[in-house]
Amino acid sequence: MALEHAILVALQEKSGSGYELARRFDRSIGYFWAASHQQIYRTLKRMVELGWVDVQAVVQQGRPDKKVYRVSDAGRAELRRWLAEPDGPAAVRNDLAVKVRGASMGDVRDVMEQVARHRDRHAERLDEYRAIEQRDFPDAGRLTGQRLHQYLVLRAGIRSEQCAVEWCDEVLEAMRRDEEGSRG
Amino acid sequence: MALEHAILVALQEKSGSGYELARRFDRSIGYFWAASHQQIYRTLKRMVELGWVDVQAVVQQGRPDKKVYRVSDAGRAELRRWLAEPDGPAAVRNDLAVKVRGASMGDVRDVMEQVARHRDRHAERLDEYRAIEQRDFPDAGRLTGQRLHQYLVLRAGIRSEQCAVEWCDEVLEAMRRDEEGSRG
DNA sequence: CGGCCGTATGCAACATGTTGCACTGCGACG
DNA sequence: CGTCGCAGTGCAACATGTTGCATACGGCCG
Repeated sequence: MALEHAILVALQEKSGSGYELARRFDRSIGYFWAASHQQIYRTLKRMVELGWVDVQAVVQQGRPDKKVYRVSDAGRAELRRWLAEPDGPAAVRNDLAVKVRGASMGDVRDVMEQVARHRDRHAERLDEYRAIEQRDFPDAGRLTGQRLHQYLVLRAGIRSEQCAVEWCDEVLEAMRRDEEGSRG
Repeated sequence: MALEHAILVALQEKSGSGYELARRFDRSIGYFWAASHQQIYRTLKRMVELGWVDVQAVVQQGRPDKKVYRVSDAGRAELRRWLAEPDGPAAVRNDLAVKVRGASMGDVRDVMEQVARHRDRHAERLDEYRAIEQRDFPDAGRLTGQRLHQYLVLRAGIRSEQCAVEWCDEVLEAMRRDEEGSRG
């Protein structure tokens, strides 16, 4: 539905090969859009057919050859069209919440362990994002244009990780209290 | 990957037909797991084949007949197994963030409009969730077991909607400032 | 009486995402 | 000298999710 568009945005920021794009999707772009290298190669192929990107084979020495992709005029037009198009609410799918809701149908401690694990993972991510914020955007507040937009997306990552950590803490605290209450 | 498990949790709370389940997925369960009636019917069929649920045809008068599904012993075992199984980090896919990141590649105002629309949608949801919280859980803090777990999942909904609203506000404010700065 | 809404189930085709594998060549580590 | 990791591309099979349609009955509204 929108991987094409995520790729258009990424390539418009900087042209590159499928491999390089895949690595960017594991990092900066990855904190708001996940995609495997398989998906990316397949989608790039389709985008060439659609005429949204141009390819250029690049011969390299000491490394395998590569294909560099660039957004075409048609691609830029499609990107503008998509940016203006309103989209419906995003579908929510939260595995951990399903587990919490079903906790008493199995071993509650197993679920608590996983909530704790998720909490730590989110806390780690939060630290990474905060480090990026301080390193790359020390001048936040005076940002404009594309740099500002990049910063705002990072802010989404920070907020959602923080939100996740806080919820996990709330869950753990409540479940521990409940556990003690039923024991004592 | 986990729709089966979401259905097991839902059916374990209360047995019912595919249709009824679909409506529950549009409401209470819907705020942490989205599923269409198609998916549900198809998955229930598979779950019968797997032996995780039992079906019973129920003849009705004045209405079409229905099939009532109940979790079997095998289903309960599978549910316990899944609850104990650790799962990897959930894949993030945030359309709106992609649009914000690409805002300057099209008309920035178009993107702002959509951020505003999303903001309002999230704010509405937040109000709904808060209403449910006050109506159904006025005694929060003294909850235990399954009721507590239901409440905690509602809390996830409240937190994430709040988080979304706040981020949208941050984006809108920053983009408005940027707009004025480039004009004046 | 004709059309729409709600209850109730389902197929078929398509779009999207996941998993496992295949192949190349270089440089680093042991 | 083997094998591990990185750079680089890709297919095939499968799992999952979306969209459009089909069918059936009863009640309500105009």
